[in-house]
Amino acid sequence: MEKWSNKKIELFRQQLLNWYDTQGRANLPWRKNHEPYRVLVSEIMLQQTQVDTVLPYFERFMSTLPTVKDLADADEDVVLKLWEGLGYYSRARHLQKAAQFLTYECNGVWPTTAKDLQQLPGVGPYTAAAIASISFNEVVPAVDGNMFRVFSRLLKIDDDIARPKTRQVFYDAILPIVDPVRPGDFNQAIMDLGSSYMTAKNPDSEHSPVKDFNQAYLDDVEMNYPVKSKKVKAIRQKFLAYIYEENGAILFEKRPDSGLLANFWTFPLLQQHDDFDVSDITQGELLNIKPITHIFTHRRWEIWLVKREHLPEKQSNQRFLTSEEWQQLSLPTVQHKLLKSLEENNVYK
DNA sequence: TACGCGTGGCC
DNA sequence: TGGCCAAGCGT
Repeated sequence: MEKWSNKKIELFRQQLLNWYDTQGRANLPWRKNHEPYRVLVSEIMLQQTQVDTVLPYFERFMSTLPTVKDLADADEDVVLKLWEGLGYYSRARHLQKAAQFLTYECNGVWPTTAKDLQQLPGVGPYTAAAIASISFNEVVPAVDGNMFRVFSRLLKIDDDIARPKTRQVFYDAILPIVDPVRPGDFNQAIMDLGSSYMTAKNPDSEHSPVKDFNQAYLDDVEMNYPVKSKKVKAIRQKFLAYIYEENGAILFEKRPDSGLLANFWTFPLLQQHDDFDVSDITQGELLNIKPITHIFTHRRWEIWLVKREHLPEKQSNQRFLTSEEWQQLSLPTVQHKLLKSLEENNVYK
């Protein structure tokens, strides 16, 4: 691992912030001002999610719920509808709980340090440091994927970023480098750097504004960084989705209140054995020969739609919903895929 | 600590 | 195509 002199640290801050001031993405909507509510909402949305995906969601969310109190007092259904399609839905539920905590436990007075901000539901070490530095000028590094990538290369840090312990190694190495006057801009500049020149794939370090500080690049070993151990691959699972119709309505089932897609409505999904084949279907009418596939981080679902006639007994977590009714709900993307496939089969109009 | 948790884009 | 990546957090 490289260790920088005070002189080198000064030069780096200068070079980085000068680039950020002239070439950074100043037009991002959450950078218009530093109100902590805007920063909170944007940071939660941006967790594991790309900027281009977030943009329309952020604008819609802020115009519908412009203040912390609006969010605190909103129906959860409204919040989830604003989040529909964005994924990781517990973020939305936690965000609203955070707004309620700020409004009713803190009387609207924000905690101003990263340490205290971590009390908010859904706000971990990264998000707390981002808000503290951007909105309250606390001198802390916001260690996220970009930070890991950028500084692992600049300083040739060999620790495995897949290990939770490594966060502290990076925090300690970066803390003395954070600009003491503009910590928020420093953190955001690193993010811009990580999503432009110092990307995960095909980095363009030759033209990077801090290429002279990039030791991995200078030593021609950039692609060895960051060091990251492998993830397990997605498990394959097969399902039948049963379609029951009654007076123009379709049977939906509410998923359990924990686990994958908690509390969301889908068609009744029956998991099959791994060696299941469509020819195994003996009851009902198969609607799609090729399964609908949907990939989560750890799961790969293959789903066949089967139209059934007689519902044995409606369970308490099942309801017949008309199109007017289910269109009001926030539905996960996999369910939208099933509805689209069903529509294409002209079974439901 | 390791895993569960969504979705879309890229090659 | 499948595998990996993208401004992480909670348990």
